[in-house]
Amino acid sequence: MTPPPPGSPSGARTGRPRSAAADRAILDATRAALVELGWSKLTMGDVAARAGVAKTTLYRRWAGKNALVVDAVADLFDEHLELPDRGSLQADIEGVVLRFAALLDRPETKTALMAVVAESTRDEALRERIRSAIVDRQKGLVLLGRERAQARGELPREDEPAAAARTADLIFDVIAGAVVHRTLVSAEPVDGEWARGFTALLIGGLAGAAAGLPGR
Amino acid sequence: MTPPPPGSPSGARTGRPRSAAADRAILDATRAALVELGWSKLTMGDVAARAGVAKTTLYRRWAGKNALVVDAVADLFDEHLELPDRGSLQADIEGVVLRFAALLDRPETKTALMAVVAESTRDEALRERIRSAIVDRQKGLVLLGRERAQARGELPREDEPAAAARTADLIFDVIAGAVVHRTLVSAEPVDGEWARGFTALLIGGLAGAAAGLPGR
DNA sequence: CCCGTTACGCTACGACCCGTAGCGAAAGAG
DNA sequence: CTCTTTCGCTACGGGTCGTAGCGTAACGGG
Repeated sequence: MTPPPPGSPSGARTGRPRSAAADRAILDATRAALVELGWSKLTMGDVAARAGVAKTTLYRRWAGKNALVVDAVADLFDEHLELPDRGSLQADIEGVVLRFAALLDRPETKTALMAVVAESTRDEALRERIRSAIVDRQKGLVLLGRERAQARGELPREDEPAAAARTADLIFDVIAGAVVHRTLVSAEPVDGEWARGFTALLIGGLAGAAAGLPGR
Repeated sequence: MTPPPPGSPSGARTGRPRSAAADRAILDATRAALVELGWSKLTMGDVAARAGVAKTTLYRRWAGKNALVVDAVADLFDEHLELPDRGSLQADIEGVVLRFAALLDRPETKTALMAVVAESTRDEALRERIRSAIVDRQKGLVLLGRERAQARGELPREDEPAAAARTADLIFDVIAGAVVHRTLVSAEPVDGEWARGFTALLIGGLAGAAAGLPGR
């Protein structure tokens, strides 16, 4: 009945702490189950059994399949999404395209990403979770790439922040959308050749928009 | 036991024919259920009840929820996906972007499209069904738009068919992917302003790729 | 060192959905 | 009229969901 004393940032300091090992085991088990069964046939009971954990433990930490899977694939994005500086805008874009494509090529992400996005159309909390755990991290790569390109002089510095933000959002939707669509809908591989062609198209568009008609 | 006489193109000519009215009622009920419940909470029993049809009738015609929903949303693509000639490549692209976006903005398609795509990563037959019922029709618009632009002289005629096909696939993935990502992942509206900005980027890229470096 | 608090594993449960089988009746084709 | 197929209905076993209840285990503070 005694809530944590005022001043403690997040509640519940007393009692048995949650097992961090269980967290890892559960997320690992979730990824393994995604690979073997796919999204639709993955069940909470099965994940619990794989993780060597009681089903109730799952529900104490995640609201359901959606939230659990989001966290499980978000881990992969943490590990595999970096952007080494390759020295040119062209090379940086190709790099991020290929990295994102490699991530999407994994069976776990392939089956899970679109499924949770589909669910998020009816679940505001889930959408926010996806945004903070996955989407924002990808978008950060776009912002970083632009920053580098501007430092190199490959892209002009936009002074109006609202327009700059709109442009960055546009670029992000184009890059991520094209890779996702190519991989999941067209079901064709994103290889070096495709990445070169796509990057050429995108850079040409950026150059044209910058040089050509600024406002309309 | 007597199969249809040889020469009849598709089997089963005798006996009580399937009710076309039931087909329409079922697909209508499926769309209504998608709007109200969303993909995950939609059940076959519920659809059957809404359509005034026995559950067994559903299973006689569709293998399951996936196939049923694909057909239900494919109808919408049939009705609402046309491409009037607006006189310029710019206007044609904006038109197809806005039409596709309007389709994606419907709650039925929003919740269903990504879900079936996610399922299709584990179901080859379903992927083929989506391709023929939805994707190929969209891709046709891209091919039509390019044809018109070439007739107007806005785009060069490519003589190597393989390269032309690759380019068309790339354009298609970029357009459809960007619109889907903007709508479903970023959850931001595709309005006239966004369509203009996106189209400017794409046309700039096409011009740059055509004028600038052809191979690499 | 014990005590309060919380997490954990286990079992059991009602509710729901799945996909199919079996039946008699209905509706066209020949 | 007869044959064939579809239809509506009922019923079923099998599976998943999400929760409740219990006794036990692990940690932090007094």
